[in-house]
Amino acid sequence: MLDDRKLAVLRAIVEDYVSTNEPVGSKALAERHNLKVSPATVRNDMAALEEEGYITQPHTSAGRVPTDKGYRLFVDRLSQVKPLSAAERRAIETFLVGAVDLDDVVTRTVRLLAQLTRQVAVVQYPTLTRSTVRHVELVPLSDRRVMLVLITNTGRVEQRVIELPEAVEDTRIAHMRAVLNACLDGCGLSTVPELVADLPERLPLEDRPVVATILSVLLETLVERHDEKIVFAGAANLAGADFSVGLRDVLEALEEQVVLMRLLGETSTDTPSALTVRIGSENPYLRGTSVVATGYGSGDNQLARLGVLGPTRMDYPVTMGAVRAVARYVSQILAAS
Amino acid sequence: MLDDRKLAVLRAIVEDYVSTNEPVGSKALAERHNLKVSPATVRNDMAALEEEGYITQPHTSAGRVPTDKGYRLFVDRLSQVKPLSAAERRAIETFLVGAVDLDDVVTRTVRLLAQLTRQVAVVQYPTLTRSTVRHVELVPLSDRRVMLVLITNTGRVEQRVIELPEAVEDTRIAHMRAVLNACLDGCGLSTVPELVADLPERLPLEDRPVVATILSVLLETLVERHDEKIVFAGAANLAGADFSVGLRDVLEALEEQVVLMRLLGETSTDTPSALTVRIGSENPYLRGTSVVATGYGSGDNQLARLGVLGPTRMDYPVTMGAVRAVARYVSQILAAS
DNA sequence: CTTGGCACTCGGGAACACAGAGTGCTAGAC
DNA sequence: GTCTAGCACTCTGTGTTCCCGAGTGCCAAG
Repeated sequence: MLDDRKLAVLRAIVEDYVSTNEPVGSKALAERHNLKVSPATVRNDMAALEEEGYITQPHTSAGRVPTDKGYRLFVDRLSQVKPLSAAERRAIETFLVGAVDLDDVVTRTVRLLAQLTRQVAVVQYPTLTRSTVRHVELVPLSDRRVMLVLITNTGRVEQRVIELPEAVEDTRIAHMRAVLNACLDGCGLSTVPELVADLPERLPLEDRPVVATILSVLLETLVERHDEKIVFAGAANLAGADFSVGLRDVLEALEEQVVLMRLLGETSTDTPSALTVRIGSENPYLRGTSVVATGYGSGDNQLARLGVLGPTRMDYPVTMGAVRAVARYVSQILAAS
Repeated sequence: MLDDRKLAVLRAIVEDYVSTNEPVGSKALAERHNLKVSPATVRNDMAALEEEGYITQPHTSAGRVPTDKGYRLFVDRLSQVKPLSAAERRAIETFLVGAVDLDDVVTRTVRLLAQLTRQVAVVQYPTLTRSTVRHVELVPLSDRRVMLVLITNTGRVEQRVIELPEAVEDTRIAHMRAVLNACLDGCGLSTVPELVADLPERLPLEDRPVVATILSVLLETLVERHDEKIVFAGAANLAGADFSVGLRDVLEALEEQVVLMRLLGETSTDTPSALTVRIGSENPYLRGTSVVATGYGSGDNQLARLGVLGPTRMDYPVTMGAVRAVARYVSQILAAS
């Protein structure tokens, strides 16, 4: 049904349309790519491609434009992920090296990705659920208040101020801290609830109300941050592009954590580092935009996802290359720290 | 030069133009506001106002539009800050109550302000410089790494991983922690450098290299965060509005911390809670936009600034009311926690 | 000083024509 | 059978013209 030449025509249409943003006609196409056939032949192929739903024309007697289905075929079979140039690789390294903490890593990453792709970049903070406890700290603020600080192996720090039911001396706090750390150090966050379940019973009676208060806040912290924070950058890149959906809708979606989360999608469990590409209407949450995303994190332990969001008419090979490269680099950085 | 009626005309022009977004003519103006004079009289006044530079006409034979100077006069002398409705006040309270930590307070505040004003809201994190040290924590991660956690009275937490020059036992770390806290607890952040200056000399010789490493990181932390983090929300509200400057420029400015910082401006030292209004070209960093900002923080201790950014054509009384109200509420919240 | 009248100006929309790009179709060439 | 060339057709986008109306500035009268 679709012979090699027709596929070549489709590829040429996608490439031309992406670079020019104008419907591409048979004549220009036959000229620019040396297809060695006449425009008339190209027209016949185009008619076939349109019949199959890979391209469409905005109006009668205008050039052709790829459909979502056309982009899909292009991404799946007609293109290769384009690796970054040496200069770009160097830029990534110099940009990411020197990040002082997790916040900084994420901020730098999202900006880097936005700049590299000239799209909107989205980065999810490493999730707590797969992290482990590195340390639990109780800091006395006054005799009835302590600050709980939870430090994970990803460098993430969560803190909460806790109002205690009674005045507690610093030495007792120190003891509780030791007990907590003995119990939790190095354990996965998801196992924390069961690990602390019987903790009050193993303590002197007098400590139980205080510990119970602390534990309830600790558990709450884990639950609240279960779906993780997401940041974006490069909104300015939306200014030029045009979406079938309104610019306003896109901006609103970007500020909605929940929508962003869904846009990034799930990491496939078998091949976590695979690139996910959702094109236009394939994306149920924000149609008219495409998302290129992937998981990142050290080694097999995929922590979170990052990606970019842009118009359906985007340079997929380049974008995919950038997303993949950035994901790898930031994974390295995280593993090292 | 400008009698009362001319001022009334200017006020009417600003109000009409803000609500309709169309140049306002003499006839409609004489009708809608009961000025009790004829359109011809209004025209004479308009001519005078234009002569003085308060209004201008986009083209010959179009209505008049306020200039930056006109808005300035309106804000300074012709309008009163509009207090929020009871419903809005309740909305603020329910929205801000329940914030779990400083991050949460800031995030909620910026969203609230964006929603309330239908503009872009900008909130600066409370600055460290005027804060005081509540606690310094050293958490051993391994025998050659510790995490430094700095907690301030504003609830802010800074953390850094420190590579030690030699292996150090936990008990020694604990001792250093005690020394640090004894030295710094409750002190202003700006005084930290001098307070720790002679600290190594007061310690046993063997501890000095380690302490020096820790202190250098501590000082670095203070310096790096000297100019503070800024967040924004409500970019979607830009979609409708039109600026004389391009939408792209505004979005770029929003992602540049430095530019944002300048936009928010300095808190005047004598009246820190005063509203700052910068209109159009008065704003050197992003012309064509207006900024309404104010300081916030508990009591006399102004911590940081917040405000909104929007088109010059904005409803100043309402916006100013919202900014002032939110600043007060968030100050309360911060003081209470 | 205010008002009504009046001529003038200019922007924006409607109607219209036209050039150009692109198409589909058909008949002929390889 | 597949490709090619030619041709008539169909659009969109642009430029032109025209006209309406809102709004103005000015002037003379109240």
